[in-house]
Amino acid sequence: MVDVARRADVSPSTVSLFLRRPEAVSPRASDAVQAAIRELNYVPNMMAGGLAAAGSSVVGVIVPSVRNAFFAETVAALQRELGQARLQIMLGHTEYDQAVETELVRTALSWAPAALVIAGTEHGKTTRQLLEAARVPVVQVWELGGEAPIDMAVGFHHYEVGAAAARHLAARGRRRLVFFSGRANDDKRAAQRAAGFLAAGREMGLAVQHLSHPAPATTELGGILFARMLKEFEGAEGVGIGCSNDLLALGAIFEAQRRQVAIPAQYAIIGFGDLEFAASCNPALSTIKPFGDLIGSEAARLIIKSLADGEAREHPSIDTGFGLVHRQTS
Amino acid sequence: MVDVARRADVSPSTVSLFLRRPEAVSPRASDAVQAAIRELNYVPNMMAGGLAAAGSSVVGVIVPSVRNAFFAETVAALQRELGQARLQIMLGHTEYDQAVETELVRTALSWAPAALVIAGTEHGKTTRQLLEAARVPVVQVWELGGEAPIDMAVGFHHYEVGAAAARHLAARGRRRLVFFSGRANDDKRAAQRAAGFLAAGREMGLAVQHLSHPAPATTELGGILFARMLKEFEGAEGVGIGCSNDLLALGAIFEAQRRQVAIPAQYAIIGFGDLEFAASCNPALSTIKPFGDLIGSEAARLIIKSLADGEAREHPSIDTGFGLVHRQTS
DNA sequence: TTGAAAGCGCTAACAA
DNA sequence: TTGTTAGCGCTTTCAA
Repeated sequence: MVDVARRADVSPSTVSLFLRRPEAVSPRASDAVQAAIRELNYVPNMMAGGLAAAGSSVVGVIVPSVRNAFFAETVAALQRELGQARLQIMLGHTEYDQAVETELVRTALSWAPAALVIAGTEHGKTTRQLLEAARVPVVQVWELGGEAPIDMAVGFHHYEVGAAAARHLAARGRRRLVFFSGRANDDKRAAQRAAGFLAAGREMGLAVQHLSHPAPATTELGGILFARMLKEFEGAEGVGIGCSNDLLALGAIFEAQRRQVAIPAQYAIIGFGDLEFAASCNPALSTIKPFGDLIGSEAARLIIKSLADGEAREHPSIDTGFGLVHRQTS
Repeated sequence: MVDVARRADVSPSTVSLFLRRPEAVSPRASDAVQAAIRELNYVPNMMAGGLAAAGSSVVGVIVPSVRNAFFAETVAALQRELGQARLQIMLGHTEYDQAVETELVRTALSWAPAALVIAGTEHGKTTRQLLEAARVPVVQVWELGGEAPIDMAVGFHHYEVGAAAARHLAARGRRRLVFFSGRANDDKRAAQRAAGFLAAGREMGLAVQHLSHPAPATTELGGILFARMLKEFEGAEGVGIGCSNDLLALGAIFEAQRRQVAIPAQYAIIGFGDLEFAASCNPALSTIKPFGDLIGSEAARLIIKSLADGEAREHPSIDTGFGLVHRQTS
């Protein structure tokens, strides 16, 4: 910056001012600085800037996994929207491990982030303490309900998603319900969906059952669970299957094809996610659509607003809801 | 850090030393510092650290999109391996836009990163200049060949992937070949695969054709391209279809089912990616498997080694190759 | 509208 | 093994 200042024949503080509020600098100085920056190919040092300004332009984003299409979509939206405000994303994956999560929060905090985005509302005790003590906007995403939000939240009720799936299947005439889920041990949001599904089914006086597995919820697992169900339900009629996500549903569809089981005649299926293939499936997959992109953009909006409002800011929780997409499998 | 030092009754530099090389500090001081850190819930300030040390512990990672399962896998592996060396990932998506890419490189550079990982070998002129001028390890991933690597590279030859697909289909008795691809305008690696496929097909004296579309390569597009092909190829026999990725292939399979076209009897299909569903499909999808996870872990290994070796480091290019997975669709 | 000066929280010689 | 000291490259008063 000193080099730029010298070349532009102004003081370093004028260069600094130009970088942050160009409109406060005279056109003459502005042109000179701009030219010098270009000629020297100057790249500001964010470390120095962040240190001096006591706060950086990074937003820490902590999700279970980017390999999960849900979070990938939110991360993409966050980057797109935060980028407009010149905020940069620092990403961490917990791989559904609470100890890793705590470590990631600590790391993120050590970058004096402008804000923090973290998936879920249930965290380890230390994580919660760290987040509560952090003097920056914290947005918990992808889940509402459960523990009270630390600061702000953007998401929806997974329990309600499960209940809506069960009610849909009942409305389609299914009297016997099963729920498929993977990652039985660590995906708390999936557990919420299962709980909602089972409770709603029972409330309607239907026979309900839960088939789960510790492995991640993949297409392969969907096939395995479907096969397991066929064995247990031999000859059953009017069965409705709720899947914790669309991959499981896809696997179930394929397994049904292989075994010449009619979908939806014999078994109706509803998934969760509305992943891209859901509409192109054969038969097209009925599913519940979360708005992952909206979650990301709303979170970004809250962050940008909080940063602008400062101390006086509010602490909203936004319910982005979900949509039931009725297609052919139900 | 001064507070911690005071509480532990040592000097700030002892605290600093403890943080970076705990083994160099006496057990007495070590215990005192550790206790003070815990009691004060001290979180080091990376900005200050990075500024003083003239370099940070961030690795900038720039990919076209995390919504793309290929890159998500590599990003996950990078984070896993770099995390071991206490390096943190700073992520950016270009969305296949060269101007965005340049901006992201500039931003990454302004964080004085320990290293940079960027997808592809073909970049805009400015991007290339910035990367060449950067005095940090740069790893170009997911592509080999084309322009000479800037520093290090880990990937494979997409042209060869296409050629292998064409040869496989020919070996399965197909005399007429078609290649499906999406993002016709901006995905250069997809273009390479198409070129390899077409060239190999021609070399073998087969009829070859390219069906492409500017939209992203999705399941939906796969169905659309398959339908388009059926029209053009009415009554054709012994056709082999290469797909630029498994999503297109999945869409083609579904469309074939809907139209009662036999796969592989009438049309053989081979995809690219070996995405999770490929093995569970019906019929199971033949595909070419890149090693996205390996690319990530090798890139991480190169970075860690470069950082350790300093000036004397080497500049390897690693070919992670690909595997042909023969299943039922061919 | 511009510039001088102090200092953000740490690291890295170097000396003790 | 520990402490002293001089910055790292910026931002931010404050005064001119």
